[in-house]
Amino acid sequence: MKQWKSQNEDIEKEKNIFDIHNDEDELDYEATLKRRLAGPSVLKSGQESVDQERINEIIYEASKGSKYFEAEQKRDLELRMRIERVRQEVKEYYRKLEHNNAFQKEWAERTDQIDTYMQELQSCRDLSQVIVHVDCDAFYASVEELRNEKLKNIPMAVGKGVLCTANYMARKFGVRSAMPEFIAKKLCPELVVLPLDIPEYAVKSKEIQNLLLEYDQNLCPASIDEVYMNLTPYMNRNKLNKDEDTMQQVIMEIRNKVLKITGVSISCGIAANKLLAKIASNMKKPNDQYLVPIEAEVIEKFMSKLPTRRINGIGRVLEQELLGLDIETCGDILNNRTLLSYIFREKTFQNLIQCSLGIGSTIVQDFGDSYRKSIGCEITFSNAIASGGLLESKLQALCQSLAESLSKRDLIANSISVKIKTDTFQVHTRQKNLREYIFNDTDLFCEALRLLRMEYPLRIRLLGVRASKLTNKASYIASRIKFSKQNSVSCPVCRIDLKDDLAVVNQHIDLCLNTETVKKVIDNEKKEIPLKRKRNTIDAFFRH
DNA sequence: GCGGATCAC
DNA sequence: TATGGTGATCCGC
Ligand SMILES: Nc1ccn([C@H]2C[C@H](O)[C@@H](COP(=O)(O)OP(=O)(O)OP(=O)(O)O)O2)c(=O)n1
Repeated sequence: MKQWKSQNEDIEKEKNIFDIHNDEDELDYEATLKRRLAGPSVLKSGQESVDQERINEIIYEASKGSKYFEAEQKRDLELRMRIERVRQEVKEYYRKLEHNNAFQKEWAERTDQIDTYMQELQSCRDLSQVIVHVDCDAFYASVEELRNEKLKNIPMAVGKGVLCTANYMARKFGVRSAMPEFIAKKLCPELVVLPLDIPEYAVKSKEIQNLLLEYDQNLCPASIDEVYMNLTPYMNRNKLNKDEDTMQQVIMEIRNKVLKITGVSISCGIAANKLLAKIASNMKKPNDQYLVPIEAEVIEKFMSKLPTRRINGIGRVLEQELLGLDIETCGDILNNRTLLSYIFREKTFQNLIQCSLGIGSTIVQDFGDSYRKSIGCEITFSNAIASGGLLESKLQALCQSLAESLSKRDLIANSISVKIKTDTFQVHTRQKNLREYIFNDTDLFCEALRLLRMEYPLRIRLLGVRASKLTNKASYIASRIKFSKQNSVSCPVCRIDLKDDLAVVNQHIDLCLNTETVKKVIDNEKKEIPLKRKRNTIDAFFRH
C-alpha cells in the first residue's frame, strides 16, 4: 500500500504544475476528459443521428464529483503528460535530424531497414483466401427482443448497473455499451433495462454457429457474438467464382438464412484476411455487409484513409498517443514509420505497420478451450468492504465458484492471482506461482487468502480471483503416472501416498477421476501445434 | 516473473 | 447516489 500512495503523491505534484496554466489549457483539458468519460463505444454504429457533443456534456455533468470521475480525471492527466513527453521527444529527434550527421545516417539506415521489412511483409501478402467476419447486431438485446417482441419498438438495454449493450432504438438517444444505467436513464428516461441472461445468449450463439458450419466446418468463434469463417473451401466445393458479385451473393444468402432461422440479424465483412474482414463487418451495420476487394492496391488505398482507431487493438489511449503526433489514419502511420519505430516498442511498432498495410492472418481455426490461459471471477460490492471476516467470506464464495468453473472444464491451476479495486478505483493484482497444481475451493481459498491478507488494511469495491498456468487435469495425471519412478507416488488429485503399483494407483485414481479420460489424453497428447513467430529484418533494431 | 495498463466484447 | 465481468496481451522493472 505504501508504494501506491507515494505514486499518487508524485502525480499530485505534477498535477499542481499543471494547475498553473492558462484558460486554453483548461479548455483543452476538459475536452479530453469529456472524450474519456464518453467511454469506448462512441464510434459504435446506430448513433449517426446523435449529437455526441451534447451527450458528452450530459455524461460529464452527471459524472462530476464522483469518485469514478476523480479517478478518470487522474488517468486522463497521466495520459496527457505522457503524450506531451513523447511530443518533446519527437521534437528532439527532428532537431537532431537537422544538425546531427551521425543521426541522419542512422535514421536513413533505419528507414531502409523498415522498407525492407515492409517489402517482406508485402511479398507474403496472401490474397488466395476469402475470409468472412460475422458479427451479430446488438447481440444481447436482439436475443431479448426474440423473447419479447414488444421490446423491438422501445428503447431497451441489457445489463446491471452498467449496460452491456443497447438496441438500436436506444442508441438514438446516445445510450451504448459500458454506460452506467443511471446516465443512460438521464439520456433516455423511458429506457427499459433488462437483467443479463448469458446462458440464454450462449444458446443462441451456438445456434447461429451451427447454421454457419455449413459454410465452414472449421469456423472460429471469436467471442459470444462473432465468428470468422474461411469461405474458400465452400466456394471451391460449389464451383463458385470468386468475383465480388458472387461473394456478395453468398454472404447475402448467409445473412438471410441466419435471420430467417434464428431471428438474429448479422453484419458481415468479406475480405482477404481476418484483420480486414473484422474492419469490414463494422463498416456497415446493422444487418448489412461490406466487401474489401481482394487486390493489393485496393487494400492499400482502403487502409491509407482508415482512421487508426478502426483497427482491432488500437483503443482510446493509443489513438490519442498517435493523434498527439498528428497521426490520424493508417496512411499517416506508414508516412511516419521511421519516427514511430523510435517511439514504440517492437511488438507495437510491427503491429502498427502490418495493420496499416492491411496484412493479417488468414488462419481460421478453432482452438477451443485448449487455448485458454486463465479463468477467474470477480465481483463489485454494493458498498465498499474493509479488511476482515466479511471480505474473506466473499473471497471464499469467489473461490468456490472458481473451483466449479475449473472442474467443469477439467482444468487445474499452477498459479493464482487476487484482484482488488479500491474505493478510489485503483486496481491492483497480486499473483503467486504455486508448488503444486490446485483446483478445489479449499486450496484456492487458502492461497488467495494469503495474497489478500498481505495487502491489509484495505477498503475495496471489487474483489476477484483468477487461476492461470492451467493444464488439463487428466493429462497432468497421465504424465505424472508415466514419469513416476519412485517406490511410492502421491495421487496427483488428492495427494495421498500410494504404493507404486499401477493397479493400486489406477484403482485409487478411479475414485478421483475416470480412467478412460486419462487414457484418451495419453493417446492424443501430442496434438498441440506450437505457433512460431517468423523472424523479420526489423527485429535487429529492437535486439540488445 | 510480476504488476500495471490497455484492449475487446 | 451511482461506472460491470471475463480474458488476453504488452511493457517496464
Ligand atoms: N463493453 C461491452 C461490450 C459488449 N458486451 C457484450 C454485449 C454485446 O451484445 C456483445 C457483443 O458486443 P459487440 O461489440 O459486438 O456489440 P453489439 O453486438 O451489442 O452491437 P453492434 O451491433 O454494434 O455490434 O458483447 C459487453 O458485455 N460489454
